[in-house]
Amino acid sequence: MITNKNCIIRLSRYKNALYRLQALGFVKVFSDNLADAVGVTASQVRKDFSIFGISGNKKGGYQIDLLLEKLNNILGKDRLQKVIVVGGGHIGSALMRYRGFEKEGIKIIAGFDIDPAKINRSNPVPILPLEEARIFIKTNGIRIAILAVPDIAAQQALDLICAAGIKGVLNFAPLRLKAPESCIVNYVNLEIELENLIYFVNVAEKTE
Amino acid sequence: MITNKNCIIRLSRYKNALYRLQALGFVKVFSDNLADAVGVTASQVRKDFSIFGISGNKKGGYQIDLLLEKLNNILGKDRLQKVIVVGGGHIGSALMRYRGFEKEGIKIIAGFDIDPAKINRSNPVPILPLEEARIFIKTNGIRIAILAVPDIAAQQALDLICAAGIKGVLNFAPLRLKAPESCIVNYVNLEIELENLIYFVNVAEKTE
DNA sequence: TTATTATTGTGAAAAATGGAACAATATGAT
DNA sequence: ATCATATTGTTCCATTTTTCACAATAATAA
Repeated sequence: MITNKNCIIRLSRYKNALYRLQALGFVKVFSDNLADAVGVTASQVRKDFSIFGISGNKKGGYQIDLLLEKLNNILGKDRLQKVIVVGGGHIGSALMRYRGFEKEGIKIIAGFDIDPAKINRSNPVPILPLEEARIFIKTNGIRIAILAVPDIAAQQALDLICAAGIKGVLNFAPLRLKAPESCIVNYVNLEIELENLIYFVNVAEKTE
Repeated sequence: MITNKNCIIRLSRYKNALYRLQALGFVKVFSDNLADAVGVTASQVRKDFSIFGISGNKKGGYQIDLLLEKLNNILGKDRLQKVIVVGGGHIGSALMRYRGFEKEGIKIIAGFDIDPAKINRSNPVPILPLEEARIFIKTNGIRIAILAVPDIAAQQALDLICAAGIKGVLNFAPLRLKAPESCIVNYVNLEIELENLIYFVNVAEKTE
């Protein structure tokens, strides 16, 4: 069983690079082409594939369409993923407007907020009262949620959606949340990403 | 010299957790408190500190204010970081409106776009023509940029800002870019984050 | 003062990750 | 048909990262 998050991220990147190659008219690809496109070594590419039993042809490389099929299957992209957003603030509403997910087979089907002023049932992505989240999650069988509420509200909101059946959360609140075993929480934090970048830029500046 | 990105990310998280503890009135903290708050082991906390020569008191833990001072120093948070955003689309403009960076000492001071319709010099964060980026970066000594332009334009935009003196880029375009030695590029990709989450949720579902 | 206890700091062990190297082999050339 | 070549798949090795374990020691209690 694969627990290496980086490995799965690389699979996503291979997939994205393959679509670009395919759009350029390529039909097959070698491990070192993919390695270049994604910024890893060719060994790494082949090993990643080998872990998932993906094989190519000696001297012939990999056929892009078959490879994409396998990667999409591994990444669960063979069916539409319905996602909800909890929190209708800056980040939440930007995510609801963002069209980039759709081409990846990820569809945000509703947003939720406690503030009655934010409710809007006629939006392309309707924004509903948080009280309705539980029943919405259950009736629509939603497994994935994006959590974009203020720090102070994050734990409570998480408890609510986990209890309703959410299995995975992408959390934008900048603190660690306690989730039940049944629910995986991943963290996105742009401030930390920037801090990280600033640190390495500073280090590079000092050592040059 | 520290090259471990995860380690630096943990420092940011320790810092954030320490501010919360401080706000609750705590004055000192033990490695296992921090470990709980951040979701790592106590050994890890102490080892991270040890790497940077941060020391506490046997049986007394760490004094929060001193610890914060050291972490902030390491993370370059002792001075305001001025950042520009390249690209005035959905993501770019959401970032320019986002107020969360300011409390972290990160200030977005301008945006840039090629589309004349997006130019707006009287905005709180002015949006300027991309042609002006070069001179703006040089005259203001900007080192950090956020790149939020369409895939197709990303490499060219990166070349431009690197030539103007940018040393670090947080790139939202979902492809690997070629940057000169002098410039570090980090990647943010929400589609990949969601794919990753979906993968692990699917795995958990299958193995339960 | 001495003993006890809690906590740090770190060296050594273990685990995870990534990379190099090369045997196996399919393809194409002669 | 045979040889040369290019590329995969995998094993083994190196490096990085994390965890364990415990000596050192400061604070507190007796």
